[in-house]
Amino acid sequence: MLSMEMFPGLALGPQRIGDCFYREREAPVHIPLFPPASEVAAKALPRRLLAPPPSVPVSNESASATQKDEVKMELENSSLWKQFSSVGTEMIITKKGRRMFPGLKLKLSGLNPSLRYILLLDIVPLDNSRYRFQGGGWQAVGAAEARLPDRVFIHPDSPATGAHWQSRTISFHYAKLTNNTLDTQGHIILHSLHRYQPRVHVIEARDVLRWGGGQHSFVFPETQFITVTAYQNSKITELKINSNPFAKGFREDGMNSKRQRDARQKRKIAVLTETLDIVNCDPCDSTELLPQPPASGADLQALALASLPALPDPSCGFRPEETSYQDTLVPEQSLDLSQEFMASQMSDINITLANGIRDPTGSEKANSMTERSDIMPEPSYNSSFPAAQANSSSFPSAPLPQSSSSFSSLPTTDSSDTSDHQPLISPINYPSLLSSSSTLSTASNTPSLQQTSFTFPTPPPSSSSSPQSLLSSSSSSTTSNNYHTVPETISPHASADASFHASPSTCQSGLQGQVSVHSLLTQPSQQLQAELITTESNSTGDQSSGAFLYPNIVPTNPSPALSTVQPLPSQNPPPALSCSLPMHGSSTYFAPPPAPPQRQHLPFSNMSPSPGHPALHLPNLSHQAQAPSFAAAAFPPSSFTYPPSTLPHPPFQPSSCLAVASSFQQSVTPAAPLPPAAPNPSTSSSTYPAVEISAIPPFNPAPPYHPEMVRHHPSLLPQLDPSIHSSTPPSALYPAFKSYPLRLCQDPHPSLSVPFRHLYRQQHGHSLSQGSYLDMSTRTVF
DNA sequence: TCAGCTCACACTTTTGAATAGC
DNA sequence: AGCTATTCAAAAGTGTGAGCTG
Repeated sequence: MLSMEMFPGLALGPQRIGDCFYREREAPVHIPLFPPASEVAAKALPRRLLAPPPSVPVSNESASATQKDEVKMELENSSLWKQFSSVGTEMIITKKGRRMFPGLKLKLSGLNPSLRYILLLDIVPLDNSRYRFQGGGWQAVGAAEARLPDRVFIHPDSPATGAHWQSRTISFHYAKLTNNTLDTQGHIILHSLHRYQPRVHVIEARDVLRWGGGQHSFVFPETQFITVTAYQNSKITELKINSNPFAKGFREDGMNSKRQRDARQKRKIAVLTETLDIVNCDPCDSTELLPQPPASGADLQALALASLPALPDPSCGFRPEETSYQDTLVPEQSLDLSQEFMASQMSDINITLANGIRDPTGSEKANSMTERSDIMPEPSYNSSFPAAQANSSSFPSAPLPQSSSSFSSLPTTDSSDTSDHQPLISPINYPSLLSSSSTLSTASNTPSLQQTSFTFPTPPPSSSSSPQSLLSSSSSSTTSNNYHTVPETISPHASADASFHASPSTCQSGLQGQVSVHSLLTQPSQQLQAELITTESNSTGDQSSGAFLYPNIVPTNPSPALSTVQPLPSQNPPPALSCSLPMHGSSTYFAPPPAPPQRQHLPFSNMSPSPGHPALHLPNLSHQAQAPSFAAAAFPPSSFTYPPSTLPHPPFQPSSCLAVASSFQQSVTPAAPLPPAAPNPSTSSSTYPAVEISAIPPFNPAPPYHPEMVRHHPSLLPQLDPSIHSSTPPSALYPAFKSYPLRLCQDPHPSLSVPFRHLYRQQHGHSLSQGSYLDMSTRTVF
């Protein structure tokens, strides 16, 4: 949940609305970021930001509002999530970043096909507790650690048209979790042994400049998890191995199964033993003990070679690799000479002899497992969260509506108290996750968003199954040209660098280090816009699981960041560190994460190094000239610090989750009437229009989990993370980080000229592949 | 002493380039 | 010459277990 102060840009006045609106034919206008007066103007931002976004009644408001209200999101792999949730989902976090598994696979509907949207993922703490796996279950053992700056993962395809988002499954599997508080790769930073709840936010690109309307947040209770550095619950491990294709090797029939590993270990020991014997004795003597297995497996050779400094002369007949097959050779092995062990040995040998040819049976099983990875058998899953709670093995689940797999809207109300709670036992209320634009003023209430960075994961080539890159999304033929990285846009932050780095191919200018966030907000270039809008035909249409829609949830973190970036009308070159989010459609300054070369035709235009000004820049090229005053207000001084938005985490209370339809504020879009919302493709009962309100059944462990439709009522919105709230958070909870509005990831070496920063980053291992991100926190990420 | 974290390891899938064939 | 399919190697994603740290 982002506080308003963090997203100054979002609070843009109505006058700006028109500018933000997408205009196909409008010529691109590049306005330098960070006009001289930007700092002065920025000083004025905080107040504006704090103020609720102006509700702008617009002529077409009703129409668009209706459209937005119908935005629906489904969690396609909810069955898999529920399986994990029933046990107590654990997510590994590592220093280098670990993907989430299961991943969030979503299906969106109800979007306006011609409008551009940004999809964000953030992960917020569910409570203020730290957990420990004891007695087969998760128990709160203490207070949570100081809250980390929130980072938001921006879907690589963002911004993309509604048609694009609705035509395929949206996957956030590129998002990575890390426990490295100094992470520079843009990964989402989490604390180990804490409970978190992922949230997905859908934001109209134009709304970035005018935050407060058209945002929808979705929370799927079954996706909550506890972060760990090593799996605690063996059931989770088993589920992961059976579900994740990458862990196939650890399955029973896999080459990395415990059986196989034991076998390898034994072989290794045998080899070492033999080696020692050889070294200490006559090598040829050892051959007497060794049977002569016909062929040596490559793996055995590798083992032998690795373990042995020098192999004995083959002439003597000694074959280290062969020794592995002789269990009897090693005294310890005798203990493991069970049939199982022998079987494993034999399988290992067979595999080796086959030269990599897999057992057909095994392959089929593996394949089947792989295929099942995304679709876990529903039958197995019974009790969703309630069961989990009841189940000692699972961590206390936040109050999940049994029937519904959906989200809760963000709470606009302040949670008064951060009282300690025992998450394990106490039922949790799901605060309303969404806040309408009107609620933005109270954004401070949403602690989770206070400090948010935007992460641009490495965009994989989009595919039907996976989100496609923006470029590709717009149209197959014109994908490459649709978006341009703006030279001015630079991610100040080193981490941002990685994320926003345009890969060499993408950034012809060579300003890889510079990230353009504005692309998210930008509209396609005039030339390409038509194409972008028109194409998006592919629809993958599986809608497997019912998702709970919490429309109008205001992504707290994301919005601020976006808002913070605002175009400045000045001609001066933008500071090297700032990220601009050009609003102009002509050239989207979207810096896609590393994309296939063919797609990466994103020239940085007008790159000019300038004193880094750590701020996001979302220049609306067309708009900047029009609303200079606006821009001025948009750029707060980099030094500007927002009051800590972190709030004490109120204890979760058992409650029914109620979804509140946030008041949708339609931004004024005089320039172009919005096309009617595309018919909602999804007919699944699980999806629900945002507007309607329904009470979420209280969390009840007993009944089986059934996704149900949840509707939002503002008054009923539970706060997902009550602990994070408006009032001043306990200093102990979040002392460390202040929220800075526009600051992006701190560039490690701001002194370096923009063109050379990428070199520095590369030298320091900031891989572009990891994607770029924006760090809204004040901290230096590097 | 121990819980938690880091790292290397082996295995797997994914991805992109190179090559062959049409 | 252009397109598609196949092959190969490299990169990246997994859980495991040993070792380290506080």
